[in-house]
Amino acid sequence: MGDPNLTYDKQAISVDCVVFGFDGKALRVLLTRRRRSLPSGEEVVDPKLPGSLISDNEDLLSAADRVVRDFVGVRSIYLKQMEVFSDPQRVQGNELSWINTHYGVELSRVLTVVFFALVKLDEKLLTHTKRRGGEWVELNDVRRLALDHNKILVSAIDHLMHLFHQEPIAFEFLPKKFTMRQLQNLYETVLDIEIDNRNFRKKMLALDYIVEVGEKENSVAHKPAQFYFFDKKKYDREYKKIFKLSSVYK
Amino acid sequence: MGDPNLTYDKQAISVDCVVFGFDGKALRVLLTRRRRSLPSGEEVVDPKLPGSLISDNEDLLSAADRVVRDFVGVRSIYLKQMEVFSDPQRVQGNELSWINTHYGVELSRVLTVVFFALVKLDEKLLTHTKRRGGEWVELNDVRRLALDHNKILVSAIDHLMHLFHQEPIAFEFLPKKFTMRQLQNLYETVLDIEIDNRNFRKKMLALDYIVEVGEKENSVAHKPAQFYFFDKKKYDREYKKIFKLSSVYK
DNA sequence: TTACTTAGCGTAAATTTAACGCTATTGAAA
DNA sequence: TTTCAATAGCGTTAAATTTACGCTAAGTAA
Repeated sequence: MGDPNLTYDKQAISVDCVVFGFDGKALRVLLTRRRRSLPSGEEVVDPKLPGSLISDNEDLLSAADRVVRDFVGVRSIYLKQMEVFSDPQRVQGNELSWINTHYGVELSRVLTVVFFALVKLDEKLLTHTKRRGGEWVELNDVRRLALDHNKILVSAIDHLMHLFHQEPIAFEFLPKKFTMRQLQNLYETVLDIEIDNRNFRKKMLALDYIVEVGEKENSVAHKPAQFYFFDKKKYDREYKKIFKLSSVYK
Repeated sequence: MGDPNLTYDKQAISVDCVVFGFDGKALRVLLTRRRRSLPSGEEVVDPKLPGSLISDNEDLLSAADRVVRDFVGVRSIYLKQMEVFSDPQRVQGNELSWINTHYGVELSRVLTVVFFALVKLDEKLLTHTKRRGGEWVELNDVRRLALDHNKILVSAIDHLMHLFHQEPIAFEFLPKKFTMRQLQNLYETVLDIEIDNRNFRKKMLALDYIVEVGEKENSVAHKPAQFYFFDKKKYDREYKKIFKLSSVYK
């Protein structure tokens, strides 16, 4: 072999993280900003997904964790690899100059491994994000992002919708104690559908890994609801292994 | 920023391909062999998954396609990214020396993007594979592989089983015309379960994208079966978009 | 001719889903 | 104080789907 097209000295790998959160009404994604000067001398600020080149001795998950933790303060519970974007032309021209300036290297190409993270938004986390220059933007309000980050975001949203049908990830978004209403609102928002309240409740309560806490809401302008929590251990024991054989395959 | 741990001059990216086929009885995976000399002078031949470092101007899918096509002769219909293996120590010592010798480069680290492919095994393909030094090994017969390829294979098998529940990928394994028995055998093999013949048939025939060809088997030692084919266009039109909202989420 | 194997049609009970009625409890508005 | 708006929460029923089987048909091989 010994392919003449291989030089390997200018490729680098980055991680970019799509971090989703739910504010009770809408899905939000974590964005940061990139400041750069155009050749014209003009300064532009492009919103982008948080990311970083990886260090020589770092695996991808650690790198992604480093990036996310920088903005949210805590280790995110749900953080997984999604997809690699590898178009040789995905970063070039001004984009590439920015990276070379910013990191002090001379690259001709950057592949990025996209990570997918879910976090529970709370006051502490929001404060931390703000301090670090991050922003939680409603999905509907996301405009043009740097590089190919719009494409990445679209892919991540699709991924999120699919995952919602396959794993109990909804609970990653909600506080430890949540009401059926909160859970339902989340499903309706993420999947963009309306759900019958009575059937939803019946279905969810039939799952023995959703457990009643024994506390109620208070000071709400309607009948106060029970709080529930997600018993992950129970779920892992009973469901993960079997991995739900659908009818035919029985 | 300007992280001092970033040098970027010794990382390379490879693709490794897990290519599955079905021979009517068992699942097989495509393996190749790597010849190398140990420091002792001894020659060893390790079976491994087919793979390659990527060229400077090549995206990952093209690289994977190049690798697979080299062994099977045809462009594989089903070829998708699976997962990146990025442990900084995953390739080191002798393993790394082999790569550096083989490709004529000086690397300290190799990340690999695993691709997942499904092919229809036929005589022509089998001949091609043999000529190129590849082997179709039954999953049960796979022993120690080079590098972290056993780990990669396990992950791919898991991926395959999950995909079987989510997409109609069974048809990627079978000839264009297949019988219900062939389809059922495939399901039973991949998912490692027994299926009631009558219910399986009922379920499959209810899917309007499985269409009767109008031909029958012959020279079989039992009642000859109808051939069917998978109407991918029909499937795409009717099912892919909706992406099957399961009950609760209606 | 018989045995063996798989194809292929059918029935019925059990389970799950989908559609919807109704009452209860809270804070806020009138 | 009464009414209203909003959500909680219990229930019924028909339809659809799944599961477990019984049984006959059509081939080859012994």
